[in-house]
Amino acid sequence: MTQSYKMVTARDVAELADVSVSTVGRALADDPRISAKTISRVKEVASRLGYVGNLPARQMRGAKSNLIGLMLPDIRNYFYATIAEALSDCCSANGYQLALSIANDPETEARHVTELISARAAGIVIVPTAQPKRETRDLLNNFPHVQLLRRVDTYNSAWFGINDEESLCEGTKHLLNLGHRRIAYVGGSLELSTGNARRAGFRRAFAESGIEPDEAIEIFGPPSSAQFGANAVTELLNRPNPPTALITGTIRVTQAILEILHQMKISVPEDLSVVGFGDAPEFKWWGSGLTTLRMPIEDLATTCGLWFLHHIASERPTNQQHSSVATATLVVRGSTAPLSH
Amino acid sequence: MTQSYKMVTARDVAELADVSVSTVGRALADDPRISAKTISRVKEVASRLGYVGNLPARQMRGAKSNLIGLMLPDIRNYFYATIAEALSDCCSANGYQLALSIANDPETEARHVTELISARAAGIVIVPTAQPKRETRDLLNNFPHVQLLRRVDTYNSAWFGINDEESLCEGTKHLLNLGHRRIAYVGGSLELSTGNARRAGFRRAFAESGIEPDEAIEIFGPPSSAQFGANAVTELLNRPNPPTALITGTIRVTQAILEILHQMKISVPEDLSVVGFGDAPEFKWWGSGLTTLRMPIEDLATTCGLWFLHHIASERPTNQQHSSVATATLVVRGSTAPLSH
DNA sequence: ATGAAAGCGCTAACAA
DNA sequence: TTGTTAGCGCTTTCAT
Repeated sequence: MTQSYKMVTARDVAELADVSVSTVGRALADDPRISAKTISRVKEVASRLGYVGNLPARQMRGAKSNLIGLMLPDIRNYFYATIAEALSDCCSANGYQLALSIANDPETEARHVTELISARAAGIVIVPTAQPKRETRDLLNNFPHVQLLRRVDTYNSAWFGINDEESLCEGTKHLLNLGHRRIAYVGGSLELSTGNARRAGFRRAFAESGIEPDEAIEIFGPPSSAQFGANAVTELLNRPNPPTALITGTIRVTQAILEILHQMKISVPEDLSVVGFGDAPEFKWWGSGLTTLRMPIEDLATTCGLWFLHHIASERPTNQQHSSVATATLVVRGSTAPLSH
Repeated sequence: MTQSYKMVTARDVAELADVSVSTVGRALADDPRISAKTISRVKEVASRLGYVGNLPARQMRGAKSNLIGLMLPDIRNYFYATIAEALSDCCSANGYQLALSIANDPETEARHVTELISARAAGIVIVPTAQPKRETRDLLNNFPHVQLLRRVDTYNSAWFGINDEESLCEGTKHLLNLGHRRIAYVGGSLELSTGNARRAGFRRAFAESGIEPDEAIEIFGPPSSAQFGANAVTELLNRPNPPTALITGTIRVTQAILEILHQMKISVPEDLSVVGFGDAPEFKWWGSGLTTLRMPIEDLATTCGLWFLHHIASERPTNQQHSSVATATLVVRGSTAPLSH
């Protein structure tokens, strides 16, 4: 059985209601010039036929799209899932629709950006990849968009993020204050604005505490790879002189680390103090609770969404210098303890 | 500064390249009738101007949309995040683009379905709400779509899900075999196909084991509410005669329960054996490990996506009786133990 | 090898 | 109060 899904057009409605196409359009828009009974007749026919207006056609007539592109590196990451939900709610409340693109590399990113622009989306909310293609930059710079979390400074757009440097600095100081010196930082690639800032925070903590970072260890890797985190920790703990404390720089690494430490049966905080980046709900009950840097990620996404949608709706340009920074909170739980000599 | 984002049209390219609009179209499509040098000149101008074809206009000429709607009740749920990612990959690999809609109630669902149809999406993958509106049903039944996980039988579409009844039955039998009799089942609403089937499985386990379910306890609630799960458990454990074992019927309830049991400092499995529905990564290291019903959710989503995209691309109707059922596996960890008298 | 013109479904300006 | 017409940006005849 080959049923084809033929869409009902305004013309179909017009013929059945015995009026012109424009009357159909006006009736469905409740145009006051159309008589009440014509309106009701047209509406009746339309609903009987299951007529749904053709948005592409409307867009050609200048109607604005209701599509907001959201480009994320990873949706299983709790961070990004939270963002997706917050933005979805935001869009939904304002009559927009979220188009989700998952892109982890610059090529996929470029393809998706092109597609969204081709679809004439209303705008794009993007967590950029580390080294976007020039093509992507040129396209985005001429299209309404806003950057979330990561920031690429060749984009002329607004940015909503967290105070990465300050956060890592605070987390590291917590460990320093507990007496730790051989502290390992396992974070995301330095090619990312976030990776860079977080590393800077790690270093600043030593500097501001007046402590030589000669025992500090820094390891970087792809931010969305669980494997990288696992490998890094294994390697660290197998060193002749393993670190006494560990702080992570991405959520994915945090999750990987929790799993591997559990597998390796490492005693936390006895053998190793751990500060985790981000705050997925399960961190509360990992071992005796994971000390974390909690980010107000939902607020951030909502703020970003509201700002962006408002600017789009009022046709304000989004290529401003606007930037908004949320601050992380250190949540101390059982995974960090004073260094025992 | 009010910069507007004016889109470049084929006409702009045509004028600058000093050819007609149709030549531009043909050149960009590598039409063999156009001379090599014209092609390269047009392409050069197009890329210099940042021309991106207008999809809405193309759609009016019969081009098929590349938009696949995905309707989920909740994206922070690991289950659904996994589905979103799997489908996104699937779409991406086949030139489609995912439009994510989060709808938890029939009204929002109806709105989003209408919007997707209005945008003339290529098709819709839906996890339906419990009681969809008649309007939604009429629209969907005349539009390419497929149901995932939950099944509404007034939709004439294919369905990809898991063997809910069998899964719960297996999990419950595990508890029965360990000697438990006062077993509580906390699951999703009976209005959902899944909630119904899972409850049936719970009951069947008693029947097939020849055990009277006179001590069995059943509690139902909204599947996406963490609060419901927490309340249910609190109430259960405060009873004069609390259950000795607990099995959950939704992921969200499982997560809520893990948190509340941890908070209440309940000894698992000494005071309570627990079987969790679903298998988020963190379940491995909850206490001494959570015994779970593991679902091959990623496979399921991928299978569904491939089937659906293939049918859409080949313009085959998707309103078939096709259904595909994946099976859950019981993963025994530390949270279940023999009943101690 | 290229251009002119029609038409996709819709809305809005102009007629009646 | 309603109909007629033009045109949005594109592809595709049909013409040259």
